[in-house]
Amino acid sequence: MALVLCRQGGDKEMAEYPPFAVTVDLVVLTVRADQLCVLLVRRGIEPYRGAWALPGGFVGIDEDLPAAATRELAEETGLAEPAGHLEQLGTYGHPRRDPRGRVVTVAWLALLPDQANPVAGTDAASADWLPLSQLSPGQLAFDHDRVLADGVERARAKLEYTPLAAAFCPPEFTVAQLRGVYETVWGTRLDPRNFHRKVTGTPGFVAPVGRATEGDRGRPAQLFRRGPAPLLHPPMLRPDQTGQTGS
Amino acid sequence: MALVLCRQGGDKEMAEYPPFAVTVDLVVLTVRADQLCVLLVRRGIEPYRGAWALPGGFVGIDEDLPAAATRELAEETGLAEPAGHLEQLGTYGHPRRDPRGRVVTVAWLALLPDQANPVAGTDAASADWLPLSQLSPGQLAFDHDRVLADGVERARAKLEYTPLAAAFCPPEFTVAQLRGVYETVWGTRLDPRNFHRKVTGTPGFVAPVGRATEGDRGRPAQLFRRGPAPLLHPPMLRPDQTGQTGS
DNA sequence: CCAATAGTGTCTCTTAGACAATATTTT
DNA sequence: AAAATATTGTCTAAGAGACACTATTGG
Repeated sequence: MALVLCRQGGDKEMAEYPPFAVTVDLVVLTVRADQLCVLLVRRGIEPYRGAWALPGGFVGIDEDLPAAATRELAEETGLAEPAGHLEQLGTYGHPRRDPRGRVVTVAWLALLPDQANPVAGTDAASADWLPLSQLSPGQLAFDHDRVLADGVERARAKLEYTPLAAAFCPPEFTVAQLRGVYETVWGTRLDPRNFHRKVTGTPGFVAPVGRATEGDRGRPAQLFRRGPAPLLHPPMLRPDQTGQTGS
Repeated sequence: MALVLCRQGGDKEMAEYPPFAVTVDLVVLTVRADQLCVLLVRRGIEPYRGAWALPGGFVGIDEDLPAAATRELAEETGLAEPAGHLEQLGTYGHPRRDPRGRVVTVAWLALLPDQANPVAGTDAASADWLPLSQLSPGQLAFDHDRVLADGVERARAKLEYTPLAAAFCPPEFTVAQLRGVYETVWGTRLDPRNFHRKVTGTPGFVAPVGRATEGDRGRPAQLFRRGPAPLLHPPMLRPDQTGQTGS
């Protein structure tokens, strides 16, 4: 496939375009055992041999970006996206982010329910869910510390103004489970009573299934599915957020 | 520069990586004459010869992504970023988005004050500010319609929860100017009294300069600079947003 | 004085947050 | 009944929106 000579206006760019490698990397988050966890793989080759890294791989020359992300997600977790949520996070392309050459990576953020499928990848490298609390800066390969931090921050922010917390839950869930997601991801406590009112009172946040749980302690809880609203109005407020509340 | 053979775990990727071209494209927005305008260049070559396109160009093989975006912005507008705001918007890489080959573009969103510098680029192609209201879908080259739409939506959303509207204003501005930005970008009317109270009452949104305008009609207005807050708490609310307000 | 714009005060309504009270289950 | 969890109700305070009113300029 012959490629590009000149793109935009002038002729400065008549020379052949510089060749890049393009990869996708995934920040796959889940909530298990009251911990926010990320899916990491242990690298089997240099560079960063033996270090943890985000799962990812090359984009095929005829492959769309979302398709590459979905494929990698399926390869690493054994499941297709539909259960959770997948969105583009950002692109990282520092000239020396990969010592082997010029690699630009498009990072994606995936939020998944804890489906007990820790690994199942086709890749030889071992993979596992790591609690974020156990990771220290500088521990990940390449610039993956930064990518992960950006992904976590994005996830935290999105819980505020989207119904995406439900992406961490199974298809049917209780208000308490949803609250647990918020509490874990935000690292805060939320009042169960006010949370319940807020969730059930925000149009399109959740939709009642009509059934209830059974066999737990206490009164059975109603089951809900994710609602149709793409955005929450008004948003869920993170306690204490940036502090200021107006003078 | 020899490049990558195998990246992550397996050996499926031992073959040489697929070669991509990487570009940056810019969605440069400004507010002039009560219109939200975007900087576009007219293409002088095929494909899409004669069509409007977002300014952009190739990333140098040793060039960082933000540096490439900043460079293109300077080339197209003749000014460095400091005045306004520049952030990564997203990456677009459909295999056939460019008929000449596999080109992945990292799009950036720039918000600039109306600095009367319509063009000044070194490129031969003509460039100009086009009001968004004059653009119809399908009018831009490549997938730039989509990129532009994403950029505009991002800008609209960011005015809600960041002090970024000030990026559209000169270094010192009045509350009325800031309100005009909101009204233009959102296409709504805002109550001047409540807006004033909201802006001056939100910590870190704007910082008073201490001087006032002179020589206009009516009472002189206090001048402000952009405040230090990265986020607005509470956010500016867009009237009528998604409709729902809670039952 | 009038027109015009800037800025403040007041009132009402909605919503967040604290927390009492009630409902429904298991043990 | 006691413990545990779910769900509803009540109260208070902060903020949004409507809008009267005051302040400061140019004609």
